Amino acid sequence: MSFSEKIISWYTKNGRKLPWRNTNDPYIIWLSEIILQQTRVEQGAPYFDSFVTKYPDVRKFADAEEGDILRLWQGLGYYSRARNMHRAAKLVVAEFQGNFPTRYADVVQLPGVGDYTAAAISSFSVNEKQAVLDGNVFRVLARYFGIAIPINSGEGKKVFKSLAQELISNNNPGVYNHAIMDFGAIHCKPKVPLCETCVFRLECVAYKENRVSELPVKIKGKASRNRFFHYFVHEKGESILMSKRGDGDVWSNLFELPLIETEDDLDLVGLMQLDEFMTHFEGADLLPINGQVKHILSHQNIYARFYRLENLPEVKEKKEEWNYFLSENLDKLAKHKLIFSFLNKYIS
DNA sequence: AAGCCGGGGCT
DNA sequence: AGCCCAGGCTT
Repeated sequence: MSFSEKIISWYTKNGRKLPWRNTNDPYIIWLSEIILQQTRVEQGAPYFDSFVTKYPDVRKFADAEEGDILRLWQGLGYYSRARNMHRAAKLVVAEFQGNFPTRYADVVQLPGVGDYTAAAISSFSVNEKQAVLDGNVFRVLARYFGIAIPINSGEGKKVFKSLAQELISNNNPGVYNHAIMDFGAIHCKPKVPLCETCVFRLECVAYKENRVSELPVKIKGKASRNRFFHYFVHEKGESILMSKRGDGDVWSNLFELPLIETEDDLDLVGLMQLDEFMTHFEGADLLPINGQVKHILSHQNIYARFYRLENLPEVKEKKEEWNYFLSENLDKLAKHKLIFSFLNKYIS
């Protein structure tokens, strides 16, 4: 049996039943694939359901308000995915008359669709022979063939891509792609792979040479940096002061509370002595809401403190990005304005 | 080629 | 504490 036949055979018995596998509709497949980028199946599945229900076809998606799409996306992370989806949907309506494209060459041109997603959409919808290359495939191939080239290097991407394209099944490219990803996700797992019950035990180079834990090889990225955020709750009558984040940073263009960021951690006294604090909040009493909260992103550690501003009739020198929003509390505000889930988690 | 962009679960 | 997840875009 060939590699592809064997992996498909494994998949037939052990594969997962997932909602987005019951369709050939490229729009539905696109929806699922974007949601699942760098996102676990269990985390993305509820979002997939909401999006399919609210936007059953690409025209509905294209006609939606970007704010509504982002609100439904809240908590998933990598928010540019949602914005790119909106742009892509509009492009499909404008250039493909609302018929979602299926050819690799067409879908790969849509914003937010790269090599992996284009291969997935074209193979799953019309069985175009395009091998997917995701974290699972890298891992399975690196171990099976004992390849130690870093998977996140330029050479690694080329080597693994051509290898994947050689291995893909001629008859069932779509099923094969599902199969190898499921095999990586369920069986050939990153940390504790199930080698003892693996159908490739006798062929897998990494297993035979006892290098399973060393593969795949990955070049390490930069260490996370630490940031210190000081958030302020300022209420004026029935309104609360909110701030819209700018570009070029995390959570770009999403709403949050007014914020002072500092290089180092500061206590209440130190904070009140800052020029930036004095400029806007001079004379206010500062009430800590909770202790320091640590919020970990993949590339930075955010240490946040939350304060309530009391006895401050109005902020001074209000910044451009600051605006008052009518709200009895932040929880209600989240329903009609965008607040990333980070805030919802710690303030209520 | 390297950095940046989230949130969550596992070891 | 570090790694990984159905990656893609920008510089």
